[in-house]
Formats: sequence, C-alpha cells, structure tokens
Amino acid sequence: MEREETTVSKNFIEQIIDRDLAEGHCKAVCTRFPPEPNGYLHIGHAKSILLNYGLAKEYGGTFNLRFDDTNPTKEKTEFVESIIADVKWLGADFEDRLFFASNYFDQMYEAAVKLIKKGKAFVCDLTAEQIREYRGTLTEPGKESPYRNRSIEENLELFENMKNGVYEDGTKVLRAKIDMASPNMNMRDPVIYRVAHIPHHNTGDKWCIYPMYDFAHPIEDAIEGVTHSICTLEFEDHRPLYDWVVRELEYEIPPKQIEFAKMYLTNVVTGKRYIKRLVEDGIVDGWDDPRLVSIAALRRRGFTPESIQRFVELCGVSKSNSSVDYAMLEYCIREDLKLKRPRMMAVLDPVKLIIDNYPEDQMEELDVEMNLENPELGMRKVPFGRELYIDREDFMENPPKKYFRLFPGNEVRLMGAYFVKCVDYKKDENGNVTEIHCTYDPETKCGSGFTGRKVKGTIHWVAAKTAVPVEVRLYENIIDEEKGVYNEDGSLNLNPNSLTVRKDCFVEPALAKAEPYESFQFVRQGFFCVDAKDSRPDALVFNRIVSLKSSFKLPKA
RNA sequence: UGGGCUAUCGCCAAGCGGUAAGGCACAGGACUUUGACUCCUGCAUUCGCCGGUUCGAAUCCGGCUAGCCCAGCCA
Repeated sequence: MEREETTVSKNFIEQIIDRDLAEGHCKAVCTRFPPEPNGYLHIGHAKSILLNYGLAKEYGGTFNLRFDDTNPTKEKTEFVESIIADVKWLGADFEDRLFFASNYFDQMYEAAVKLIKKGKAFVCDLTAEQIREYRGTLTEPGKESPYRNRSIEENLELFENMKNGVYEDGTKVLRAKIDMASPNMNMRDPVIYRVAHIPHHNTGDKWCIYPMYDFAHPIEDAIEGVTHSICTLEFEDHRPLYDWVVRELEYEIPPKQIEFAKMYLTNVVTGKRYIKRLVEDGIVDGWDDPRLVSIAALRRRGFTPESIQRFVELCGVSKSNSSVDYAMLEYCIREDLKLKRPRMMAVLDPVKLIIDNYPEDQMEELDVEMNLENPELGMRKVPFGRELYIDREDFMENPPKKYFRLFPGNEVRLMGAYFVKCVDYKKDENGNVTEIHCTYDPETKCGSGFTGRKVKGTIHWVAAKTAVPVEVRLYENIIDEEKGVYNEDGSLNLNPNSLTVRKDCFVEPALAKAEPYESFQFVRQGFFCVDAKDSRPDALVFNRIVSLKSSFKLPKA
C-alpha cells in the first residue's frame, strides 16, 4: 500500500551525520541499540530502537543489537530473550549482529591496563562512602584520593590482583585519573572498574571485576565500529568522559555520542517499579497486560509494528523533553488497520430483533465485502435469518432528535442485508427492552441496486442462530486522567474503570476461527484483536485495541 | 546558589537573518451500506521575558525567567 510521502526535513541527528559524512569523520554509518537486560522494553525504547535502526537503514549502514551487560547484579537471561523478541517484532533487523558487552571483557581489561600504563588510571582503596566524600558537591570541588599517585607498577600489580580475586567486594576500585576539581562530577576521577564476586549471566564465574558503564560503553562502540552512539539526554554530562576514554585509548575511528530526548506519553506509566506494583497488587495480569505500554503489551493488545514505526516517525526527534498524546498512538493504529483488516459485525450488548415477515425457518447466506474500502480482502458469507441480535444502543423507545437508528416506526438498513422497520417491541418488568419486532422489505436487499428510498441509519447485527459467543475486553487508560498520574502520596492515581469485561457478546461465524493476534474492525465499535493469552479455540477473547471516533453523542436525559 | 541541556498553537514538531511548514487534537461543512473512513474549511500578526544589533530577528548579541539532568563501586 502506498503511503503519501510527507516531506519531512532532516532531524538534528541526520544533520550531524550528514556533516560527519561530508567532512570525512566517518565513511559509513553504524548505530546500535544497547539495552541492559534488566527488564522489559516499552514504547519509549521503541523510539530508540527504531531511530537507530532507521538511521542505519537510511544511510545504508548497519544496526547492531548489543546487550550492555556489565553489571551482573541486575541482569537476567530471561530479559535478553524478551528483548531480542521485541526488537525483532518491531522490525529492527540486526541480522547477525547480536552482541554482548560481556564478550568484550578481555579487551576492556586490556584497555584498563593501557590506561594504567599511561598513568591515566589508578587503584583506589577508599570505601564507597569515602569516595563520595572526596568527590565534593555540585558547588564545591572534590579532593584527590591519597592513592591517586601510586606508581604504575603498583597499580598494575594491584589491578591484576583485583582481577584474580584477591580482594573483597568494595575494597578496591580502578579509577580514571582526570580532574577532581572539574565542575562536571563525571570527570572527578570516575570509578571504571569494581570488584564483584557475582556470577554473570553470560561469563559465569570467569570475572570478579566488572567495568563501569562510562568506561565500557565507548569501548563497546569502538570495537563494533559504531559511528554514532545515540543515547538519551541524561548522558549529556557523560560525553566529555566518553570522549576522554575514546581519546586515551587512541581509537582510529572515534565513535561519537549524540543525545536526544526520551519520549513520554501523557498520562502513561512506564516506570519499572510502578508496573511491578501493579503486577504484584493484581491490578494488571502481568507486564504484558493490554493496558500497559510494554512492547509485549502493545503486541498483545493488537498494535502492529507498522503502527509503532509510524508513531515514532510522527513524533520526531529533538532535545526538548516532551510528552506525546496517546491520541497520536491511537491515530497510528487506526490508520494502519483500517484498510488492512476485515470489517466484521459484532454485537457487544445484545438485544433480540425479530423480523415478523421473514419465514420462520429460513436462513440465507449473504455475500459481503470483507472491507468495503479494500476489495482485495475479498468476500465473506454472512448468515441472515428471522432472529438477529443488534446492539442495545441501536434502539430507543423515545429517541431524541437527530437519532437515526431504530425506534418505533423508523426504518433502518441492516448492514449488508435489508431495510427493516420497527413495528413493535417488548419490555420486561424492569422496563428493559427484550425484543424488537420489525418487518423487512425484500426489495431492499443489499446489492440489488435498490434505490427506491433512503434511510438515514445503518446498524450492524448478527443472526441469532449462527452467532458465535465471545468475550470482549474494553480498555481505558489505567490512570485516571482527570487528576494526573500520581496522587499526593506518590501512589498511582488509578482509573477504576480501566477494564470492562463483556461476556455475552456475539460475533458473526466468519470470526469463529480467528487466530491469536488477528485483528479486525468491528463495525461501529472499533478495532479488536484476539487475545493471545486467554483465548482458546472454543472461547475467544477479543481485546479492544482502539475505539472508532464518533461525532454522535446521545443527549443526556 | 557549580556544570550541562531545553523553551515555537491544547500535544508533538519544522525553521539555521528575509517576514511562522506539517501531523495529532479540536470546531464547522460535504459525502457515506459504519454518525466511521474520505474530502473541504477554520485553528500562533507571533516564537518564555526584557533589551540591543540590523532596512529586516523565532533565527545574531546581552541580561533575565522557567523546566529537565548530574554528587551509584547503576545504566
């Protein structure tokens, strides 16, 4: 399907790359997505993934997936599996370029030795607390460690001992020798290696010293030939250190760090500890609950990779902190699905409609387009009979003005079938409508070319005899948007109605064999997707991905 | 109150000294076998504020203000 090319001017990162290419700072472009495997990916990560992947593709370069696994205390194999799956699903193809920072530990060790030999690093015996005290504050310079001027020989020996497990955790670190008076805290002799006798998910017990992010990351980039190391704004202050490492280690083609602003969605929670609470408290049924915005949750809800790619593209890239309306995401998924997927009929709040003048035992099969706007999707059979279900809201006893669905005496079109006119209705003792009686006009059959008269309303329906019962789950924001995300005590301001489960819904038989993750437009109701977790072949559950927009509002009584 | 960064419509976001793109949202109208979609139309005399330079400033200069980030042996 063709998408209109919107001419978008180049973002600031593309401008930097253009200049680097033009000035010969690099010959090709190589980017990477470097997650630490310590949790699940969410929509915010999708921006980084797709941005990095998109840039590589745009410039005919390469894109790497690299796990930044330099801290064994936080990392798990479970997360590397899920991250790989999510990145692939998003469509960011890293081909065979799957890397682990932990596979570079030998080179990092050698790099550290090189710094020591250059007199640019030293082993420090200060405790963590002392290091903090010596570091100074934001407004006062720090003071130098008493161990700062150890000889190169001594440092070499001590560092080797660190590697060989001679010291306990926390007793010694390797530090870069830079400037304790720097106004940038990151330059005040940062720790670059720590001792941790903890098995690593990839290297097992091989190492008991692990490099710190600031030291490891530029090395990882340089080893892989990454030209543009794109990260988020909070690392801006780290760039001088990144550049220092690259310079001191004398890499031929120095990688360059570029920072951009993280993406936030308005009134959406992505924080790990908050999600954890929601899961623990049973508010959501896991990190892939369709109300969340983890990649897995979006996938389960029915979002497509294309819709997320488009979303990221529409949001753009800049350096100003911002929070995008969820409506933008909704727009992207509607846009992606509307021509791509069938439009079927489903009744979510059924009430029976009986066609008095339709033969008692007759059924007919109507041929209906899968998607009126996209003939390529073909046709389907829709059974029609004397008894149907329609949605309760499509009938009113006493309609307000401008209501043009069904009411006593009014004629409407049954989508894909006939015109029917309401002649009577029945109510139970509580005043609820239980049955609507109509007559149909055989001449008005859809596709017959009937033009004798027009009706204003068209409603959807399913034949009672062949209807397939399903469960439908309607989602709203899990946050109560009126009052913002957080309560005064810091807890989440939850929306008690974020999930509505409707058990007695009916869909047309063509949907009976819908597969997990398959999505459809339910005419006049929105886009829905077969839930991959709770659905069974004999009991389908549909998640509402997003509702349709409506300009019609019933006036309040 | 040290350093770094940011500030253009309700929300994103172009703009790079020549007189405010675009998208989302919203509001009207047309069309319609979904009150959907589609299609029109409208939506910043003004770019955080104050000065300055210039024939001309959102763009350059100076001074303010507001917000975000940094004092992990996290990333």
